[in-house]
Amino acid sequence: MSEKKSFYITTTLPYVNAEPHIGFAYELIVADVVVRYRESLGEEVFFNTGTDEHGQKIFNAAEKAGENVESYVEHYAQEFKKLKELLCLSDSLNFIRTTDERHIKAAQKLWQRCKKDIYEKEFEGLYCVGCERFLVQRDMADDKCVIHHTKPQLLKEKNWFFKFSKYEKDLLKYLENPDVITPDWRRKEAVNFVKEGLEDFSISREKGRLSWGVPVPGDETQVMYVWFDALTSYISTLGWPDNEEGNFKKFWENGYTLQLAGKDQIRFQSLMWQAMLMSAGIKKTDQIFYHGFINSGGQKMSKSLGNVISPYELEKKYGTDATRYLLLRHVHPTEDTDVTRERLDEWYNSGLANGLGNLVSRILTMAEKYAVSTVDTIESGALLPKSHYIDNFNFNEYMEHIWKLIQAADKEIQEKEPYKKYKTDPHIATKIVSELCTHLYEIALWLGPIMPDTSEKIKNYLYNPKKEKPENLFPRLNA
RNA sequence: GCCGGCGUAGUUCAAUGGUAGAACAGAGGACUCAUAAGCCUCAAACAAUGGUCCGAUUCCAUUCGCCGGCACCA
Repeated sequence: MSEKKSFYITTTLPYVNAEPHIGFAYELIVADVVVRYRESLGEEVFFNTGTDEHGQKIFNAAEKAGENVESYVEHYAQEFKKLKELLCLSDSLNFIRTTDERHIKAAQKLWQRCKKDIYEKEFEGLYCVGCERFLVQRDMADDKCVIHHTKPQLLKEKNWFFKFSKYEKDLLKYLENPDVITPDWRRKEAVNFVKEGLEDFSISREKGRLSWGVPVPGDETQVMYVWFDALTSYISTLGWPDNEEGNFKKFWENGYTLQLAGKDQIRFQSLMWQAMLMSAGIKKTDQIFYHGFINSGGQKMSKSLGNVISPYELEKKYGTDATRYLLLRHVHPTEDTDVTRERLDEWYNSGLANGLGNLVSRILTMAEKYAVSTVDTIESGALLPKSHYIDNFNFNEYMEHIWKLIQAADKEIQEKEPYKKYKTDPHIATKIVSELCTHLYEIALWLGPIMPDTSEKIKNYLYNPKKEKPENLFPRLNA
């Protein structure tokens, strides 16, 4: 009995208080490449993303927008769902919202499963009346709220706390396995966090102060703090706990689980979430990959600086596959990368217009003119892509490999000169172009996970018996 | 302050204890199937100092410079 390997992958769930960020688009694209690659190897894949919709910030953002919170989060959830089309994500994508009924039930169930590690304690914090919330250090300057310039008051309230400190040893043990965090130096960072000591953290808020959250089971006065709620989504999307025998068992317990997250997420994903899983007696995550950030002009993207580059803008200017190309080829998987519009244009022209697009154009033009029959030669010659690059998140190198194939094909045309030979010996010219078509097919196969649409287009052209020359795949941008 | 990372051609990155690779940008050349694209050639770099070593860009130390994280921030 041969059973398919099952593979689970999830992004983090973005908070819906702003438009989708290019960094999140990158995370989705990375996930999608892994998904398409794994599927091409015949594995069964569960691909998850979603939206995190509870919490004070969202409640405030809705108020500010003059909307009720339900319709506000609904609007944003749809915005994020649109990314699927925008970025050409695999059809198999699952989408979980933390306001989904099944998720709310799961969060409450997980709470109960962790009950032995949850206790009541006085929470003391600096509360800003203007913000209607407790402030953290970064919200303050000179002991005053940075927004309202007023002194916050010291307030106490009863909260539920999670015994995070209890799991220091278990977490260190978990972190001994080099596979659990990629890249490895982030794992060392996580180990250091634990060694510095963990404090129990509050996992609930008083309802009177914040009502927009999942009710704490057995305590009418409290709602869950967003973290506890949101992290549960990674398993609620699998039908846990109602359907423990189904997808949860197949993908989480018996499959390989991979989470993707930004580099600022270590504490939450690799420590808090893992401690929660330990407490609940659920299998821990097999691997978490932390990517870097995308900056612009040497600085973080921010509206006030006016250097924000949005996924919408990229798609509109370059198209979906080109957007995927630009991010995967040029964004460093684990380090921060600086991106500017000028650089994007350069990358587009050199890689896609001059490189891939031009190659497709010149080969297919000859195939059309010389009436080359390609269909029969394609299958035999092309090699199926199998590469450790994607397993190791080395997308740049995977791309380098493809572009070397492109260059080799360009070189071959130059050296064998089929366009010249056609005038004297059409038979040989036809044979050369036929070989080139095979190379092109191979390139299309490699492009499959990266640029699915382009890959299909090229294959279709090659199979097109009429050999009609297609339109330019990537028209050159002129400055 | 603590922890971590980084400093390689104009730019973005790579590798390596023993001639430092590439891509983009730049200069020149021959061609024409192609999106004035492609091909060939050229020019261009190991932050500084000290140490270990037969030999260091690579290991160690120091200095200078840059960046990130340091918890309830999604």
